[in-house]
Amino acid sequence: MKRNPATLKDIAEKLGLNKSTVSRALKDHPDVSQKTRDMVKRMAKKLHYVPNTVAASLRHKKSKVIGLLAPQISHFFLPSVIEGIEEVVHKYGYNLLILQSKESYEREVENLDILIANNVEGIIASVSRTTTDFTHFQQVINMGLPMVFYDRVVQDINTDVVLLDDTSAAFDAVSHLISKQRKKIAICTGNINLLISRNRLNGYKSALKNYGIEYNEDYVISCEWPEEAKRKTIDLLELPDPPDAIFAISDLTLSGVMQAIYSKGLPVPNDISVVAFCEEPFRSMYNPVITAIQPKGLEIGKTSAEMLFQRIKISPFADPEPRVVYLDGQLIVGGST
Amino acid sequence: MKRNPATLKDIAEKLGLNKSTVSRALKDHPDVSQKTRDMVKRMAKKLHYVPNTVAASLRHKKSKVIGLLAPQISHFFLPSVIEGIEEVVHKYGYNLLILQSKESYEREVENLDILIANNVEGIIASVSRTTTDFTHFQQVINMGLPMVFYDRVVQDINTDVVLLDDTSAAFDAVSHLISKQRKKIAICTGNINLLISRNRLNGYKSALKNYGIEYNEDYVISCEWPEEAKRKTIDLLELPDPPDAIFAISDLTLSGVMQAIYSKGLPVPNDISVVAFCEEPFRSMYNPVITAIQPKGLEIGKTSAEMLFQRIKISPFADPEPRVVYLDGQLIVGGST
DNA sequence: ACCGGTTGTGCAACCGGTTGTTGTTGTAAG
DNA sequence: CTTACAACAACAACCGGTTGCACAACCGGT
Repeated sequence: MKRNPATLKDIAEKLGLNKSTVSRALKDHPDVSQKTRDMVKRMAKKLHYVPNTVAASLRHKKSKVIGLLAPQISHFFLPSVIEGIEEVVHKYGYNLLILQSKESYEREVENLDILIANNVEGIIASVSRTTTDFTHFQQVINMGLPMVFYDRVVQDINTDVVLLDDTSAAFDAVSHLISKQRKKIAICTGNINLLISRNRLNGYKSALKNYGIEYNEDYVISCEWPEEAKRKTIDLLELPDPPDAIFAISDLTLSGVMQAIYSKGLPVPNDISVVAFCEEPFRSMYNPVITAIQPKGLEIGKTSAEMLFQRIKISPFADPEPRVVYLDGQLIVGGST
Repeated sequence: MKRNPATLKDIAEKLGLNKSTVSRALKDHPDVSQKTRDMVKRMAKKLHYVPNTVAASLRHKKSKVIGLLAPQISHFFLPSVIEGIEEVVHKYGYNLLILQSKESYEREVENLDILIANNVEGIIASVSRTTTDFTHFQQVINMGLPMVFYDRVVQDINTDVVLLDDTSAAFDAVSHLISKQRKKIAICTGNINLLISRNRLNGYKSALKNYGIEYNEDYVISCEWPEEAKRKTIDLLELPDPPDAIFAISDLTLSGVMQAIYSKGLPVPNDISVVAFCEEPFRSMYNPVITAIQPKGLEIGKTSAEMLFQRIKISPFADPEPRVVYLDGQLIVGGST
């Protein structure tokens, strides 16, 4: 019972018209008489005509598709970002093609080609953890394809970028701990290749410096996964002079840190305080609720998409100045400090 | 500096060949001599040729794209499903176009047309909460487009379906509580319009019955959001004869339940035990780690995709028997029981 | 009857890759 | 020295919608 969807030609033949007339009629082109338009539209509805965007896309090279290149659809951050992007993309009548690089440089390169091959009109990207060479991105930009980076960005690249102001958010988080009389503050950071990790670490350092607390390398651990964070946090807590506060720079590391604290049975925040970067629904799953910086995934998604559409809508000849947008990550105080 | 990507014609002209020859050379068609193939491939690499899948798609009506129609990209369940689907889709060399219906019937219908317009080769769908008329799905199936439903399924429709065996998983969860000497077991269920909620409630009831425990309506609350769950759970805990165990049927309700328990300061599992349907990374964010049924989002995603590809790969004339696959939601014991 | 201008529609090329068919070589068999 | 048939490459149509241009029909004005 395979039945192909109706095409312009089908409508044209039924009505004894040419497909070009049908095409124009359906988009209310003024060249076509009102009578013909009505006739065509009625027939189109009757045949349940769905215009083939693939064909249209081939012709005018506009696919109405935006590509999203993400490292991983993890549970914590990306869903918020996608939600934000999707909202804007839908508003503009576009669709979203999502590809994961799975933190692999090769897949990232491959995925960029896939997006190009699919005639996407713009790309929103976050860089894989293992990527150190960024020429593939630069090539795409040189092709004139609008591109916006979020979260994990490429330095010295000639396009828009949306970020959390990580350094100052981290500064605020650590300052908050200090205001609660904490002096022995540990940080659980991520893969130090990532700008995010470095920036958050820098915010941590400058907060310490600002309040005259000495930076202690023993209090710095770097972890990519909860298990690693748990293990290394336990090591921290077993130091002769253990920290009295921990700053976890992501939801994933936070999970490990809290498991470690739970396992040692330490009361929070009495024996140890905790702050983290953590999305809203997750803060309150811990006991006590975590004092956290909002990573603002939703806003990052929305902003990236809006900036991308600004680039798409303007003439391809105009090459707007690359913009860097910093969003403020607000600190929300919970019971953990 | 707008530069369009190289096409077959570009390569052909540079080499004094015809584009058809170039096309065949690139796919190692035996009609083309080895020498020509090498020459073409070298030139293709040099020009960074990326085949335009849109054009190919138009020709042979294979877009290498699968459509995913989901109600909402929430944090808890869908990311796992997407991850699973993506893995399989990538394995087959396909891509994923994701659309959200946002629980709206109109958007669901619209999204189906978008998927068709994009020549998707198959659709994986979960039905919106507000959809009561399913003819749009049936139309798509009649067009011969392979389709698989997961999680929220359409009854009496002529295609494959992937589900968790909710009833028996809920039965197991409650039986586990009973085996831990719990007799006053409350349930925090979801929107009772959803089959899922009803099935999990039924599993709960039959477990009680099976062990001769009387069903008590005071112990049944129905909640859609964490706040609601928290409020109603507090009411439960303040009953003259409060429950000694709670069964939360989703991550969202679990979050509210735990907040309530935390706020009352009740020791878990001593005063109150907790089981829930909860994805892996979230169980261990609670203290103690929650005993939970795995909703198996990843497996549901993988299975749906695999079943879809089975339908895609077989001849379109063969119309395989619709299959219903139930996945077992395994109970993983944590410290909460 | 003749002209300039509008209106509505048809024709054909095009986007870029695919594919059935045809055409041109070269080589070996008869 | 034909004839036969590979082997290889060119040609052209096609997918379905879009779009510049041609063209026919019709209008009122001279």
